[in-house]
Amino acid sequence: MANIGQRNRLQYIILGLLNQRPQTGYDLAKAFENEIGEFWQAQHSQIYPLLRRMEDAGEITHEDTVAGEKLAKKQYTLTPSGHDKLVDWVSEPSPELTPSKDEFILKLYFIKTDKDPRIQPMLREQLRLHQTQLNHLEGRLKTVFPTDAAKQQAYGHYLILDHAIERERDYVAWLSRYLTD
Amino acid sequence: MANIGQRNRLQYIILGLLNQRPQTGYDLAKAFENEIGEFWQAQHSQIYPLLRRMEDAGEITHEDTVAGEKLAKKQYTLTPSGHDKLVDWVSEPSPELTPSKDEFILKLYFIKTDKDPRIQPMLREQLRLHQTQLNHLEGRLKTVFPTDAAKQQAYGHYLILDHAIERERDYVAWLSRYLTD
DNA sequence: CTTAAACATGTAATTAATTACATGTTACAA
DNA sequence: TTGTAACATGTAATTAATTACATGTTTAAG
Repeated sequence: MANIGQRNRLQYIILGLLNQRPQTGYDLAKAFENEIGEFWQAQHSQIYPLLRRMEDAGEITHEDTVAGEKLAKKQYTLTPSGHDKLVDWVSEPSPELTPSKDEFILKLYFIKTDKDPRIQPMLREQLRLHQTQLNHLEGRLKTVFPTDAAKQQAYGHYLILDHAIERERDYVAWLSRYLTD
Repeated sequence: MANIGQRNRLQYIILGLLNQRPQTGYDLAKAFENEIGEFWQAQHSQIYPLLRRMEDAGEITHEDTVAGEKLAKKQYTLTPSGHDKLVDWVSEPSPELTPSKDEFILKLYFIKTDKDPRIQPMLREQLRLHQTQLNHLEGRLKTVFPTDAAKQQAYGHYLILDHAIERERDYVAWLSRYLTD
C-alpha cells in the first residue's frame, strides 16, 4: 500500500517540479536550496523515500542513466496519473491560512511594556535580517526575470517572487515604524 | 532524562503563558485557539505530555485543585529556573527566517503564463480569505486594546496584532493589484 | 597526481505535530 | 430532568521533518 498522507504538500511540489522537466532526486533537493527555498524546504533524506513511494503509487516513473563511467542516476518523470493529480491539486481551493511561526514575533508577545529595553535591539536585529533578505530577493528578481518575456514564461514564479519582495518590504517598513533611532 | 529538543519552541510559549499567570493545560490549549492562534498552534495532546516533561525538567510545578465536587485540575506555575529559561530565550537572537509554507503561493509557482484561466479565481478566493482574516483581526484589536492604557499593559501582544493586521492588509493589497475585475 | 567540492543515492534515529482514541465532570438551557 | 456544550486530562497511532549515518563517483583546480 503506497498510500501517501492527505496533507503532505511536498509530493505536489515534486509533481510540479517534475512537470517542468524530468529530474533526479538530487536536482529536486537542489531546487529546495535555490528557487523554492523561500517557500518550502526539504532535505534529500525526505525526498528519496518519497520518490520511491510516489513511484509505487504510479504517479512518477524513473529511467536509469549513467553519467561518465559508472555514476548511476535516476531521471524521474510524471506519469499521466501524476499529471492529473498535479492539475487537481492546483485547481482545488486552498482554504487554509497557515500561521507564520515567526520566532521573533513569538518573543515580542511576551514583552509587557514599551519601556522594555530589549525591544529596540530586537527590532534592529530583525530589521537587519529582513533588509538583507529583501536585497537578496530584489537581486534574484533582476537576474531571474530581466525582461518582460522572462516573466511571461514563468509567470507564477514571477508572481511569488514579487509577493515575497513585497512581504519583506512591508516587514521592513513595519519594523522601522517602531524603531526610535 | 527529561531532555527537551533544542528547537522546540512550544515549550517557550508555555513558559511565557505561565509567566503571565498560573494556568491549567486546558487553559493553555485554549490560548492556542484564541490570542496566539494567529502565530502558533498546539493541541492538548501535545501540551499535556510537554507539561509533564517540563515539570520533570524542573521548569514548572503544579498544584492540584478541585473544581465543584470532584473535577481535578492542575494549576501550573513557573519555577525560578523556568523563569530564567524564558528570559534567556527572549533575550537571545532570533536569526532564522522561517519560510511561510503558504499553499496558495506554492500552487501559483506551478502556473506558467498569465493567460492561465485558473489565476483569477485563485486570486479572488485568496482575497476573500485574507479580507475575512483582516476584518477579524481588526475587530480583535478594537476589543482587546480599546484604549492606549490597554496597549501599554500588553505592549508585545499589541505589537504582534498590529503586525498581523499590517501583514493581512498588504496581502490583500498585493492580491488586488493582480486582480483584473 | 592529488585533493576537495560537487554529484548522486540511500537508511536510521529522533523529534514535532496531528488525528484519533478514551474517560469523566460541571454548568446551563430547554 | 435531561441532554449538550464546555471543562478537564490523558494516551496511542501516525505522519512530517530534521539530523546524522553511510557510501561511492566525477570534475576541476592546484
